[in-house]
Amino acid sequence: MKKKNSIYPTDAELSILKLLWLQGDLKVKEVHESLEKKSGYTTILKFMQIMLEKGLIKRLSEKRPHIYRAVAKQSDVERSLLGNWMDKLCKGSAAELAMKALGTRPVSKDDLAELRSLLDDLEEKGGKDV
Amino acid sequence: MKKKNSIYPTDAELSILKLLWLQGDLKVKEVHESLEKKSGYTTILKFMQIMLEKGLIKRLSEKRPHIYRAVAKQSDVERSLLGNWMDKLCKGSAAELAMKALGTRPVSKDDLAELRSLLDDLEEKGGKDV
DNA sequence: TTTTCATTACGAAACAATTCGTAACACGAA
DNA sequence: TTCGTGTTACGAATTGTTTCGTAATGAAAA
Repeated sequence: MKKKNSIYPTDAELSILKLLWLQGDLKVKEVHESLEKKSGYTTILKFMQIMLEKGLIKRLSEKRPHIYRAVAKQSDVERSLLGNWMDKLCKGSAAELAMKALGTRPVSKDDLAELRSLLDDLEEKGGKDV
Repeated sequence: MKKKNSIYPTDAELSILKLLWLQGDLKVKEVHESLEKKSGYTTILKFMQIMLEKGLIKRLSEKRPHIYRAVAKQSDVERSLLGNWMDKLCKGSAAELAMKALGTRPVSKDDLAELRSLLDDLEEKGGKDV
């Protein structure tokens, strides 16, 4: 346990990771198509080569149409990014970030219910101080 | 009403804006000192010149030790940044971002209470559909 | 084998953000 | 007036991300 923390993919890398998390193992071509041509094919390819170097993804084999799988865990990446944003905007407070977020856009009744239930869970298990 | 939306200060710019929001009108020197020398004086100065060009801040007079005031509103900037992050991570859902945030770091009992109260407010005024 | 075609590798350009050295400026003190 | 000091302006180097043209590769078709 040493380098799992602090994974800050770039925007482009994150959009590719999200696809891999959601859809599983993909070829460059499939990633390119799913991204709706926002970038050219070789651009996506380049990103994935860089991500391979960084260890964010891996190849499932060396056979020609390479197939890639995410190595970076979604929860780790999200924790890193969120932590970074909390530090930038809210002195590191998760609760404050959550409140600011809820204040910026309308929230459905269903979402409200989900949030209440999450708060209940947190209250229960997190017998945290203060 | 036309250009208030979409204000994306860089990291350095945001850290300066936060100071101005919190402390009011400041000289470059004061900003530099508050930022604890993370960057050199002329670096901070350069940032503030750029921010002036972008209209993020303004000068209160032309006399020599210039004094600056934030023009960009905290709520607008936060909305922009948060919206951007929601899009990147959560398909634009504020509730999802909030839940992810709360899941990454411990939350105090006080914070939980504040959150519940915010949810009550949202429920009340926002008679939003589903 | 030779050609063809999809795929991959390489390299560099185009941007953007940060950084700071150095020159120019303004004003009060000598 | 000249000098010194604090401040500001300018320009350029550095670093990181995104972009893509073009060449190399490898496997299947001819």
